[in-house]
Amino acid sequence: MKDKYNLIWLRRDLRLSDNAAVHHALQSNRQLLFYFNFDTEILDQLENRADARVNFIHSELQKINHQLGKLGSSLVVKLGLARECMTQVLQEYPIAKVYANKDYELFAIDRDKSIENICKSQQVEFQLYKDQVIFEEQEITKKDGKAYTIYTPYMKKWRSEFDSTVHQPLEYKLSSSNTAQIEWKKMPSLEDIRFTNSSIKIPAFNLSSEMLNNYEARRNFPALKATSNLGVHLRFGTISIRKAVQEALKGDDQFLNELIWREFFIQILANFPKVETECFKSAYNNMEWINNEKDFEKWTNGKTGFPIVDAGMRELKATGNMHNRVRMIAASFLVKDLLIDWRWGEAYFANHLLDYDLAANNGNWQWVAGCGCDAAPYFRVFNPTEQQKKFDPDMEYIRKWVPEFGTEKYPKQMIDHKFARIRALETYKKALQSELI
DNA sequence: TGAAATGTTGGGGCG
DNA sequence: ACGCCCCAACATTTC
Repeated sequence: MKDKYNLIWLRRDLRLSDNAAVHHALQSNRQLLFYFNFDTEILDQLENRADARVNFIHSELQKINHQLGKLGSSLVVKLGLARECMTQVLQEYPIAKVYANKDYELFAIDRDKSIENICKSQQVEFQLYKDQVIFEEQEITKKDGKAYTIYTPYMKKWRSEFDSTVHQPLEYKLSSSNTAQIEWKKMPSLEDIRFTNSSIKIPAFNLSSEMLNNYEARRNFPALKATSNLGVHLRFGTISIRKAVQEALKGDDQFLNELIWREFFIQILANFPKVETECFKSAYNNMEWINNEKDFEKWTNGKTGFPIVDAGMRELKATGNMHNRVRMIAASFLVKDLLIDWRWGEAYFANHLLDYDLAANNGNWQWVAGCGCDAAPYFRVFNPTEQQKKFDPDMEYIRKWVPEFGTEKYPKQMIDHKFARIRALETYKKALQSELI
């Protein structure tokens, strides 16, 4: 059926090169038609109409559309529910098979199942491919076939299974002969999809040898520009994981470890989907959180009186990013000092982080709260003052985001850390004991 | 990818 | 010279 197209449904893999779905679709002799759905089921949940992530998706798609235009093709874009949009596309174009890259979130798995059913009902094939990870949730397991729930043995197995000759970037060439030759259409504007311009721009990633070779030594100091900004690009697929790992292998071990942490949490979410709403360790579901809304507001606004926490929260609001060391400190403060449910913090980060990814965000919040797999033990409480002394000794980061620190305008500490620490230990102990009864 | 509490050691001041 | 105390510095245990 040479007159039909292979449909490439782009989702969080916003690139034409080194894309598994494209690679597989090119194995047949059909031409490729590229499609993106602005899914209103997802977009309607976003609180901010000027969401920088939507801006980023939109501008990356525009780039893709122009690349396709040069090949005599065009990107097909639909706004609406995934099922309805796919139904329209199948009516408007002759499609033999839909190719997409697998997404491991429960929402996406359900969506993809229903789309598969729509396709099958119209005699259109539908297939998902591994693209987002080096190893999927069933590929790195213990000897008994069960999922790892501890990072270090998972990491060792991952490294022993990894083969740099196998897991290379995918090479192929798109041309006017293997892409659908259709009239080029301009993308709908941001306003067309009911969003507006954001002042926040997504920073480019940095995988320079300078960053990679000094990663372990410098990564914990928020005042240094020593991190990669890779997260957001992996989130939206503007770089492939294969390429990222290839580059990471040129640096110190720690940087690759971070990419392995990412896959660790992706496989945890895939193998234990309940973690999306519940504690991995069920004993912690008995925690008696205080959940004071005024306290939560002080935290989100960066007015806790603890400068390292406030700097991080203000950085997040202003840039959509927060240094990872500071994420841990701010998260620990919310959960342990204020005794606010980790899900509140998780949801807030989900709304504001450009690099928000369900698996990583959930995994790391549960790690800080002590309720996750291989988590920090509950009695490990960060002292925001000690952390500041260690990781921002010259207060360079703090002065940048909390310029009024040291003046009378800066709020007093909202809680006594020593008191809060003891209260947290008691509350956690109580939750863990109630499980035993 | 903690920090506080507690224990141990050893140097120096002092009677 | 000696014992005693203090306490900083470091080590270990505990949460």
